[in-house]
Amino acid sequence: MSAKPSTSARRHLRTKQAILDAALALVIEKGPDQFSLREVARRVDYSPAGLYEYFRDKEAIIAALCQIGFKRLAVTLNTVASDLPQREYLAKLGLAYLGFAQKNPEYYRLIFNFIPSKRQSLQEPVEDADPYNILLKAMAKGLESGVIKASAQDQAETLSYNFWALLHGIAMLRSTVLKDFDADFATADRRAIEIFLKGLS
Amino acid sequence: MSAKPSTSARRHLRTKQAILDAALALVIEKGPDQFSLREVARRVDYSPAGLYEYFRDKEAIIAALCQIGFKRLAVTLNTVASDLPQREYLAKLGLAYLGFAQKNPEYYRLIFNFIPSKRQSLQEPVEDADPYNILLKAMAKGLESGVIKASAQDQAETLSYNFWALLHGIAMLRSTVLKDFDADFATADRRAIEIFLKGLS
DNA sequence: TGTACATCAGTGAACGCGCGTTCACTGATGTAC
DNA sequence: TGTACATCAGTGAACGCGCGTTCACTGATGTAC
Repeated sequence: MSAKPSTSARRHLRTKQAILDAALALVIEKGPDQFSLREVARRVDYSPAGLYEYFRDKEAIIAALCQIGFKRLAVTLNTVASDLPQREYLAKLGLAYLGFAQKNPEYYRLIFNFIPSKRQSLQEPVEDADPYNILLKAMAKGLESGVIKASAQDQAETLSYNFWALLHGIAMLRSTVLKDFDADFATADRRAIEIFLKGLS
Repeated sequence: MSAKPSTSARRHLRTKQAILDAALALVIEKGPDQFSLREVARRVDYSPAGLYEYFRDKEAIIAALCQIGFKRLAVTLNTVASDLPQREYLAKLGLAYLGFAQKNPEYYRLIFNFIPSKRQSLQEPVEDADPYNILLKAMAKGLESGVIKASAQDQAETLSYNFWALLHGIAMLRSTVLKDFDADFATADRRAIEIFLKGLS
């Protein structure tokens, strides 16, 4: 019974979490388009109006989910040991990225298919928590150390953007066009990363 | 005044086209999610019920648009001279693909973001008209002739799937996450293709 | 050329639906003495 | 411990909205004689 979080505050938090859980499940099921506040309410056995105790509006729920997804992806990428040989590190980052996208396809789509980047140009700094930043730093380190050999005017941004595009393309194809396609994607994906990194040396 | 298409048949066709035009404009404006039959009707100055003379239902309009988009992309890719040196041909195919996606972003999303592939496994044949087939054939030719050098067990499918993923990733990033991002994408895209093809030799 | 009739493009009103949000409320929980 | 009161989580009903689709209809166009 330590005083800090009052029982009511804990209850509040727990309910909020339940709403988020249900919302996530709904997003996973129906996709973010068909997401409906009323359906979330139904699933947590609240009246639709009840949710307004916890979120300002429908948008706020979506935004909260996005934030969580972003964070989870960042955690996933940070799990990869960054002291590996740099090419291997990049390769593992790529695989970890794809693994996340595959395990959380609708999370992935939520994050990247509906929310435009806050950053609007190369001049603006990358947010620290942005998963892209992890790719970027890895690529920059590779470039500096010469492990990644590229043409003179290449910048880390160009290369990591391209790498990201490759990963994003794979992830999106898998979760949309090729959703029900049956093939050995794991092998193909490894090969894609391999090819790309080979092109960089 | 040749007899074949009666005036009424021509009228019918023209109206149908007007509906498709309006529908396309609407898709481009609002995205396929917010697409509404009633709004299309408003734009062609028909009552909502009127459209049912031309399309069975809302889905049929979307389907027609998809078909057109597919065809247009195929035409774009077929415009690339296929008798170029094979690596250059692949590179130009890639650029043409990206050009299409950039000029028709919502068309592109309509085609690839909402419609799962009919093909469900590698065993099933690729449809002839499928744009992917153009990539696949180009890649297969490159492999056969040895211009594309790959590891022993590589198949044309794996490689063209990977190439497609790269292109798709670029196209999607540009039309969603990086929609308002300001940078020299043309250069970066060329570089991406270059890197990938270099990784294949 | 004129008339009677059939065809058919297009309409207006209505259907039932699910949605996001507001608002006055209630009943339970927590607080003060 | 009991009582009076304030706070606050949660409700039910209602709002107005736009949607896809149906259906009986009308008025114009085309056809037959």
